[in-house]
Amino acid sequence: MDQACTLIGAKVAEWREMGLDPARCPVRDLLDRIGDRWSILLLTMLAAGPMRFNALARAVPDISKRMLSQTLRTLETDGLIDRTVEPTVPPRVTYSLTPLGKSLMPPLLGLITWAEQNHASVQAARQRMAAMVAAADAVGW
Amino acid sequence: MDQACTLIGAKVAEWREMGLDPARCPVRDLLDRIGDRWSILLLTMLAAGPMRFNALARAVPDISKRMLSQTLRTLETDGLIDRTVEPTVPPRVTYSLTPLGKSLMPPLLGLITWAEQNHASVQAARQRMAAMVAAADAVGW
DNA sequence: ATAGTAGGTATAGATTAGAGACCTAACGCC
DNA sequence: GGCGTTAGGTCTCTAATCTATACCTACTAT
Repeated sequence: MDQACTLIGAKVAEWREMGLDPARCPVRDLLDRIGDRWSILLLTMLAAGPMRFNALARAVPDISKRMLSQTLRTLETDGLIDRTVEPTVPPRVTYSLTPLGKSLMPPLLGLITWAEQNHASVQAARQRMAAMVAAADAVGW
Repeated sequence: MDQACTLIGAKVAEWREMGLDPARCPVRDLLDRIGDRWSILLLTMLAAGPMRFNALARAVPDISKRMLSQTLRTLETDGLIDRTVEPTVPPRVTYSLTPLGKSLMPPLLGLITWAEQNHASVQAARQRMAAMVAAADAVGW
């Protein structure tokens, strides 16, 4: 854990030394794409196997069709998923992970595991903070 | 990699079996917080050690003060970073990772490493897609 | 006296997300 | 024939969110 901190620190220092424009670094680029409400969620849904449009919509009930379609298109553009259309009537459109998309799964699994293990701690921190704010308000700060 | 897919698939199936409200699952909760343009970036900056407000602003030149302040507050609320004010005049405010925040670094390192290794592939995919769209446009699709 | 540093907040404008209606084409029901 | 459903989306309008910019207090250095 401390080792990870050191390694990340070293990477950041290295980017800075290289004079790498922070707005253009690979990590920023990745995060700007998959760092939204839906991308990672859809990728995890596809991890188990290919799914069709409406199956994804049912699996993630609170995504609008608009965002689903848009997010899938971005993931396709970035080469993380495949979109295959069967020319039946009506057409069936199936989405699946590409090898590149699959290669994202191990790091993603790490993040998911962390989230499961530490969710309670985050909740507790939020409640502590809410309590402090309430107390401060009560005193009229 | 395929193993990670299977594990993620199993987790998703498990959540579904538990009748877990998808909007309330721990992973969603995490992603809604740190899945924005700045949170992960600021956490990586703090990995190497504590930093003050303006040092962070200089390290991430394209963040506005407003978003910097807001994002730091959210991270503090979630217990990922500490905010310590030294009561000098003017006050010095230092931000640092909490143990919880540090525990996020190993999975984050995995993601960063993936981004570095696969950035070229993503770029290539984008260019392929752009070329296809251009070709389709040319034919008048 | 003027400018700069530190750590922000306030406000207005631009961007983006979400809700819901709508579309084509086929199929089943009565 | 008319109605509803499925599939895979698009279109439009509104609501939320981000960005840029100006501003603030209180000190320090020139």
